[in-house]
Amino acid sequence: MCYFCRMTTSIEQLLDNHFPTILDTELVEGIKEHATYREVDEGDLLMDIGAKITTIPMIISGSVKVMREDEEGRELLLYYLKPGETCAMSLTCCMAFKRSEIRAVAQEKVTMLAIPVEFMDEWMKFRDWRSFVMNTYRMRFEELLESLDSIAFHRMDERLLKYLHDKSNSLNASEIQMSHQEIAVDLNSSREVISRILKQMENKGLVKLGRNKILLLD
DNA sequence: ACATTAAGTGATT
DNA sequence: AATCACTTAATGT
Repeated sequence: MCYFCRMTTSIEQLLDNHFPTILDTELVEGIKEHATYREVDEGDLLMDIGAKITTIPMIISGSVKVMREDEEGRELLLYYLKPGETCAMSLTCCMAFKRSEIRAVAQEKVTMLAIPVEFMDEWMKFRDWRSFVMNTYRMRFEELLESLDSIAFHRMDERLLKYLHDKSNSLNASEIQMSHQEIAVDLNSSREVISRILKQMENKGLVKLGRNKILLLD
């Protein structure tokens, strides 16, 4: 079987399986022609702050941690990218011809389609592409409003619970292998606060705690 | 058995 | 909620 045939059929299948809203045949043809399939390992840096954005990812499998950095160089977790998603921050940056404002690291093995940025503008003529892009914006914006509420009202317990759900969701596992310290860094909090809230959650029967692991109960 | 690291606790701001 | 100082528990060598 020829390499080319295998690739084109598989890209169609990948779109079908993970991006079911992208149906327009002309658009699918465009993706088949210009997207490249990429695989990266856990811990690999996909994008760094200040780097020039050349492609936009469409995640097929695995998950990607997307972070921002503040003036003092502290990292701030923005969100996780999961299969069927694309990166809202990359989209905004490439539309404005800005360099990347985010850092993206694979938190497990990731497969994806990389779309060259020059098609972002061009493909806006496709209804399916427009709604795909707008939907990723809308979802991130709603998320942003939610976390704004949590922070404004000092709801660390809410933030932590959401963090654990997001994490388990993005890894497809109910057991999270992290220390309280690592979680505290992601939430810009302190280890003691995380430990205390986790203990409360354990007493309420929401989680089961172990050294370096948290089992999320339903 | 000992050192290291994670987690728990109380007091203070 | 964050930070400090200190204790206790788990784990690696």
